[in-house]
Amino acid sequence: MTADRPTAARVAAHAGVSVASVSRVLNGLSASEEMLLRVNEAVAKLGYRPNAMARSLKVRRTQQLALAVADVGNPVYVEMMRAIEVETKARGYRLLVSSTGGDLSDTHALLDSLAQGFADGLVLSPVRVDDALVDALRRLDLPIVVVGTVPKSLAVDNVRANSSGGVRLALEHLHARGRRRIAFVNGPLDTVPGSARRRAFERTARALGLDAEPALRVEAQDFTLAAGRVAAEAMLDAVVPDAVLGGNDLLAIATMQVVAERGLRIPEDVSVVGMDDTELAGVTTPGLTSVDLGSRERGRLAARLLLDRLGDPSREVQRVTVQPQLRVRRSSGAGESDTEAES
Amino acid sequence: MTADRPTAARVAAHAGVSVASVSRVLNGLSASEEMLLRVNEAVAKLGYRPNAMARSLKVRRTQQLALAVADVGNPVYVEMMRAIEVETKARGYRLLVSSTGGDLSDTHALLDSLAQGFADGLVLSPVRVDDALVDALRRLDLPIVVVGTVPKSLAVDNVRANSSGGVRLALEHLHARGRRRIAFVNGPLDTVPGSARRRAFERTARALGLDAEPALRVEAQDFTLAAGRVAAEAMLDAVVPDAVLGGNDLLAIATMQVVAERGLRIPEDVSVVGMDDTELAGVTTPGLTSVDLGSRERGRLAARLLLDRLGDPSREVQRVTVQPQLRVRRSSGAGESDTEAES
DNA sequence: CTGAAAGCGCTTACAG
DNA sequence: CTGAAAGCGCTTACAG
Repeated sequence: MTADRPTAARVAAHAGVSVASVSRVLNGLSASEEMLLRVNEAVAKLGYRPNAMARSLKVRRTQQLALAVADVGNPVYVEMMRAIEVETKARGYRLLVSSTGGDLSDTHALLDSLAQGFADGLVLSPVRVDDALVDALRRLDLPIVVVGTVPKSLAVDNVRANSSGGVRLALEHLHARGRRRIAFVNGPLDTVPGSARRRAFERTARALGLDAEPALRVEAQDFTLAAGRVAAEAMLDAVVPDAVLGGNDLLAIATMQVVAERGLRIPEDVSVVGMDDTELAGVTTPGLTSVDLGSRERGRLAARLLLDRLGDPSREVQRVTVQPQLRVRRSSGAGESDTEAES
Repeated sequence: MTADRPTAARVAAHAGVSVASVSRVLNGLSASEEMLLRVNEAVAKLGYRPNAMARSLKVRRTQQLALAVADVGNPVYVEMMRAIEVETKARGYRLLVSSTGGDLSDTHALLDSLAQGFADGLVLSPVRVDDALVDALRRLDLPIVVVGTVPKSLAVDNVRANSSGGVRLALEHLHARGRRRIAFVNGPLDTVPGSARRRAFERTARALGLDAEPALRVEAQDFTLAAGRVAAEAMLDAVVPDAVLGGNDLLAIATMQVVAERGLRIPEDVSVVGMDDTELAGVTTPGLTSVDLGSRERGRLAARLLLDRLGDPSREVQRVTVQPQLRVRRSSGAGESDTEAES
């Protein structure tokens, strides 16, 4: 914590060349054999590393990208993060991860500080979106990829899941197994996924002729295990369904717990299906049938879109949608094979 | 993605003052009412935000901290991350999160790039430590806090868990419930926690007179669910214990799964205890008894130590140890109350 | 209290 | 191929 770091000037002095030449060698520009040798030797001897801030100031690139997700504790975001990190690291970017807690003010604070220019781009996966956020995104003079749903009027690269299709896959699966009294433990309706999944649920339930009793639809305060428990308890106090769809895996897993505690068997008495197909779905007992909404693939695509735009800022805005896949496990009555894909 | 950002010079011109004054107002230094008004108005009108890189270059602080953990997918690190984020955000720092995958080369790459000065400090929680890493840490001219165990010779602030004590708590608990044939599904022995927990297990097992059959000790390839399954299968192919201690919660949960699949009852036939007391321990069926090694507390303390050192670089090196607590749940035969603390 | 000037550590036209 | 010089956008002594 003492010795000040060597600068390009010191390396230059040591090698008996100009700082310009030091910079050129380090950036792989043309230089004579002699120059290469002298600079590299001085660099090695002094343990020189170029100052990232000085470089950023000059070249107007930070080599940093920001990633903002609602909840770093949710495995679905962990999987997305990993996929993004793989892509961006391979291209030499560092990743700043923010957990915005599903709170709009956190997201605004992040966007506000992004305006200070410490990152070259942003991948944002917001669960709540309001006009102020859309405005702030529009004002932000930075390449952005939104993972999720945004108003058409906002021209940003966009990767989305097809959660309506996912809900449909889940309900058709349960319907095919004879379930008609299907509950929905959803997340908050004021979130983008919460409201989309709710609409899809109602539409599909009607089409399939499922039981429409209002008590079968509950809304957890959050897409978390703890909130799921509370919502599932309330629902089961009022009604006994023959199947439950969780708004995500965490809600489904919390529901499984409550169902089991009440002495109901899964899947015999109550089938349970989740959404996101996180790693957790494979380790519950019984294994949780879940709709894979392609979080890794969405992460990978989001990173690609961002990197592409960084390379070509004028490129046309792209929107891609990842299609869902149902992973059937024992919680909805899979047979021998522990996991099989339907889709 | 077009309009270039306003600079302090532009704000100064707009307000009819010097750039020095703009800087002073923005940094809250003394200024006349008149000056405050004019600058703030210009700032607001132009939507000016100071350039973070330029500021960093000048003041030699980046307002960024790096956090490197072995596996962002492990809830124990998520909890630690959250605790660290709370502390550091409150002090105006951004957090760069790296997942080093338990791989030494990733950690070295990170340290190498940290030498470029893009962060003011580092919290590192390595699962593997070798001489080269210790050397690299010594060379790195940056405040560092290590969460985990480091050689005494390395003078860095240090927060550690007492995992030996944790293993002892777990084994004494199982012993008190009459278990003698206790298996250990541990993580890799070439990791710091793996080897420490192994030693503690052997020592305590001997002291308590537990069954010493070698087949009861297995080593998973990694501290993950997937690796835990493989290790647990191998162990149960060879021997049937009356209890299992997992090297962490993920290994314990994977083991619970395999145990259940083989038709053994938990806790009647086999009690299971994990380590870390992650959120997952509360949502398995049955709930998993686990040793809380204080991950949130360790994160909080690590952040504090780092912030303190940032404030006073010459402060003496500190080492703190967080004590473990046993959380008893149904997997080891808790009664009515779903969770009770022993310690 | 305020401004002019130097300088943080780089990169990059511009000459030679 | 190489060097001298300008400049990225700030902050901070230094004068006044």
